[in-house]
Amino acid sequence: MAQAKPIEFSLSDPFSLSDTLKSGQLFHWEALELGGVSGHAGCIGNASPSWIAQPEPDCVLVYGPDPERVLQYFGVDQPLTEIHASFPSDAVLSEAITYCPGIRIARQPLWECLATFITSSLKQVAHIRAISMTMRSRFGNGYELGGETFYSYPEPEVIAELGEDELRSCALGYRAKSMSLAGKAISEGDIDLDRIMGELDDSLAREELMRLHGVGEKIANCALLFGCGRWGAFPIDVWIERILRERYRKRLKGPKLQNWAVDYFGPNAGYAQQYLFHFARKTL
DNA sequence: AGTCAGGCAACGC
DNA sequence: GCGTTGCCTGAC
Repeated sequence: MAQAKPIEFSLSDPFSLSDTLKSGQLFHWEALELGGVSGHAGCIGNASPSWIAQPEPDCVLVYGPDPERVLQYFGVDQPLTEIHASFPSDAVLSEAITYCPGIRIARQPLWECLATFITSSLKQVAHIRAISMTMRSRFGNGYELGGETFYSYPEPEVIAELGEDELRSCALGYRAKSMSLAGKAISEGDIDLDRIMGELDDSLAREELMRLHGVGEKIANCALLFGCGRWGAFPIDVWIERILRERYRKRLKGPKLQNWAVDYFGPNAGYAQQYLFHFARKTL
């Protein structure tokens, strides 16, 4: 392989690679030093590995088969000022943004995003990560970079061919059934991810995703937000529920809380959710 | 040893 | 519709 030559980009808006990596949306990026610079490497879809580093707050270094895609993946190109301007003015959200102003919503390939969140139910971040790495190294494609091997997420066709037992052996537990059915439904064309991505509005796309076994409102919203760039999608997990209860004094539950949040936080509710989520996890 | 964790489906009402 | 319960697994 030719010597890796990272490309440098300078930034104007706040961006934090480390906060974005730690914000519960990405689970497979690994620390890797390249050309003497500490960064993180991982596969985006089936392509050979990408690498990104942020040696200074206003500068990122990127290496990979498609450097522009890496910037897009990490949301470096997003119009942050505009997004923030769409938020309601409130003290809690302001505090959360001040706490972690550089978090971005990634643009992951939909399938690996959806599959990863199917494995996430009743799991902590460390374990979601462990499952993702096991799935990748056992069933994905391996590529060398900087002396290490990095793996793509296995395609639906590959998952569909695996037995449920084989999936269980990746510590998926009862989620193995959901994973297997999702692989089958998508590879057989019963669920069309391209259509969900490009043709259906948020509400129809959510319904379509929820036809999958093991995909409820929360996981569907994660797939929409992190895999389809639908920033209006507002996943409610225990942390968001906690901060809405404790800091916003909302005692609503389920669909009522969901409706309140989408209505209150507006067209980029999901983006606001990401700040609140990180803030809640670190401070509550 | 028991509890708990970043949900969901199936069932009862 | 709303509330309850079982579910794999690993960390504490």
